[in-house]
Amino acid sequence: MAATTEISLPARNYDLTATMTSGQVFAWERVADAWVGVVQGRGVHLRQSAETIVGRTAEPQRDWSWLTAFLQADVELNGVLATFPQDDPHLQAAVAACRGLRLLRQDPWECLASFILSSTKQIVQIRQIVRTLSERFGERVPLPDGCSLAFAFPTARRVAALSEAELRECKMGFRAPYLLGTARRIVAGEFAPEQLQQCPVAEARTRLLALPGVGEKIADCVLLFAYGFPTAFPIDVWVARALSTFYFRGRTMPPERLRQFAAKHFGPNAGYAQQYLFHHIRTRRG
DNA sequence: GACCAGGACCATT
DNA sequence: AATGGTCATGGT
Repeated sequence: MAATTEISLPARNYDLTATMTSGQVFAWERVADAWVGVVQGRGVHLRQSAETIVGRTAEPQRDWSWLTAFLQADVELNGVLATFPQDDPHLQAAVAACRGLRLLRQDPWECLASFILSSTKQIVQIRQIVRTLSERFGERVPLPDGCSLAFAFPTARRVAALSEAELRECKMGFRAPYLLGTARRIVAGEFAPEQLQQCPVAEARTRLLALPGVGEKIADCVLLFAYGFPTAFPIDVWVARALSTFYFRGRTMPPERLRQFAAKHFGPNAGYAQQYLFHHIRTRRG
């Protein structure tokens, strides 16, 4: 197959905009009717038409499997939805409202770093921090014609070489020493992000929890969004409220209680269910 | 101007 | 084990 700068991926039952705005990625920008971002060092322009997503790059690509993997375009969504509890009206309402919402498969370091920066921040602010960090310390990446340059998320090595003050100037506040500490552990070889893919989910979780700035919520985000462990179920303030409201008559429950409930109730793709609930309660008006 | 945000961590009970 | 305070910063 010849190398090309454009590919059309089959994407039935796929809502790219919902996916990009559902709080799992923070570095993608809306440009006209498209989305622009960086995947494994390649600047990509994505535009959705009826049942395909058209990807364009600056450099010709012989192998586009990196984009298929990132978008999880070969996941048969109906198969995932079929594993949800069908007698749960709250979850089914979220699915109905967010048709085509997907989980992406992100780079582990970028995902880990982004969520270390996410604690008690609104999504718009997380996006701002990630953008500033990338513009100041990330590599410049070419985009296809008509688009300006993009910036990759800075590598762990680059971040590890910075000072806490330089990080704080990106407005990340008290999260700066957490990000710096995690980056330096990676560079020191004390934590290998690419190694967790082979671990059982419980062990991967334990290793993530040992990092500075990583608690249960952030660990679960990385397990789900970067490693694709389908039962990982991040519980933030929104999801905690939704679970308490929907399944505990509005009584606020301790996080561990909610974790147990989610593991039992939502099935083998609980992570997807979580993403539908999260996106639905955040986007419904009123 | 309060109140809150895809929390984690540490010191007290 | 379970609370409570603290940590920056900016949106609503």
